[in-house]
Amino acid sequence: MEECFWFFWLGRMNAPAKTQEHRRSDAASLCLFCDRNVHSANALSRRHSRTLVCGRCNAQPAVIRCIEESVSLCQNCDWNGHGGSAMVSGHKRQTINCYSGCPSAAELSRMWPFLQNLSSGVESDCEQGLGLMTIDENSVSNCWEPSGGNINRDTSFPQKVKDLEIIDKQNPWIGSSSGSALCPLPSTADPAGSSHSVIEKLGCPGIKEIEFNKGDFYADFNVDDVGLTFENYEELFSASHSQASHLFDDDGGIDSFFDIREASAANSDCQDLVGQAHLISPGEEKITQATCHAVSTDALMSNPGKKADLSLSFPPRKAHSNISLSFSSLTGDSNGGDYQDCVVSSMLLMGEPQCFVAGLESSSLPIVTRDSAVMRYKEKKKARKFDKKIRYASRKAMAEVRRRVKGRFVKAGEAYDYDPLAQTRSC
DNA sequence: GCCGTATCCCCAACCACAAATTCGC
DNA sequence: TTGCGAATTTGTGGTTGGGGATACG
Repeated sequence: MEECFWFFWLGRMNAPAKTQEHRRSDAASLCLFCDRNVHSANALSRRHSRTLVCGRCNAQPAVIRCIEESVSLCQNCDWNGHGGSAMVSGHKRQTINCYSGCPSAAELSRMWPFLQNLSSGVESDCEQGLGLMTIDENSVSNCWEPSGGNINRDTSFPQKVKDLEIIDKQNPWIGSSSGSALCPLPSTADPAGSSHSVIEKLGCPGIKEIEFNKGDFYADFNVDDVGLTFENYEELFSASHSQASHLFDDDGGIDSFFDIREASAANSDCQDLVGQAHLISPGEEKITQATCHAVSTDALMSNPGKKADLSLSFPPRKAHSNISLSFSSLTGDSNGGDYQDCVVSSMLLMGEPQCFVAGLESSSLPIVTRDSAVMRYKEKKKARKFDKKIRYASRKAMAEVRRRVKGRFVKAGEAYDYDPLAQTRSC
């Protein structure tokens, strides 16, 4: 199947938003499975407008379906693809409308006829599916179980989705335009079913057991948009695998690098443990990922402290993964520019398929891409300025005139030893 | 080469409070 | 759905103390 079947959640982009941050953080890319999970949560979320993700840039919401090329395109890609060429400008195209709520597969198919295979019976009852998410004791995966407690995975929603083969083999990852969200649906690109390939366990589209090569894991490790800078890029890139390996091979294994909050399956009931991610250390060379989940990197960008501490933390809610990544050893100041063209950010931002947040997918980063990435990183590092980013000038102004005692702020009216205004010490 | 001490350097923590954000109605 | 007030959280800079790194005898 060539269709990229990711849904772009427009969030409140269509509604008045309090702030720009709100708008940005609401843009997310989700697979069908997570789309249903997220947007069946409450009445408000059901009103979120969603559409397909552009099959070309993988970043913007698709607005046009090119029948000739069987691809969904955003406005920009449509223009680029069809606007400039007389040959292709005559392509038959169809408008793609947004939707909200939790439409059934049949409804989606009616709305988007080109997605014929959706009509194979995806159940439409959101609450039903959501409430019946469960955990397999053996695999620590979540799966959308059928109603009535009658566990029959053959008829479960995820199985249906799997059957649809809706995974885009070329673009297993999608980044939103804001770089805010990713839904790591693993790739099935490896036809030979090698150790890098994705193995589905329970038939849930977002619940795949990923096996990956240890070295590739490190090699392709990429972090998005968190303003990270790496003083020693060998820690990040393959030039020093041995060093990087230390990070993982020490006692904590991968857990020492990835702060993995893993709930015990023992005390799980289906309601509470849905979506717990289970990561196995690289020594076991596989990761079982529960469900894909949208993560807002805006939140990560919002704290430009001196020490970058990336923490992708999924709240322990129903049907959500719960993964935390911590990179406390990675230091360096950042500025806005870093976010954009840091080698580890742009790829995710643009949804390049080879790059993944935790290297969950392996191997396929071409050497050329890798070299260019390293090159960009080096150039970036040379030009980097470690200026502190001030988000609120008004607060800075207030702090600059505030009286202090040994550098600490003191209450107004209390004795102070340093008055920035007077540049004198009172005692 | 090893050990103890001195020095240097880096950085997290601390503080108050206005602004920003969230919450409840 | 919107608006408003209350409650809560966030961010800001100068100084300091602790700890790691380095130098030296």
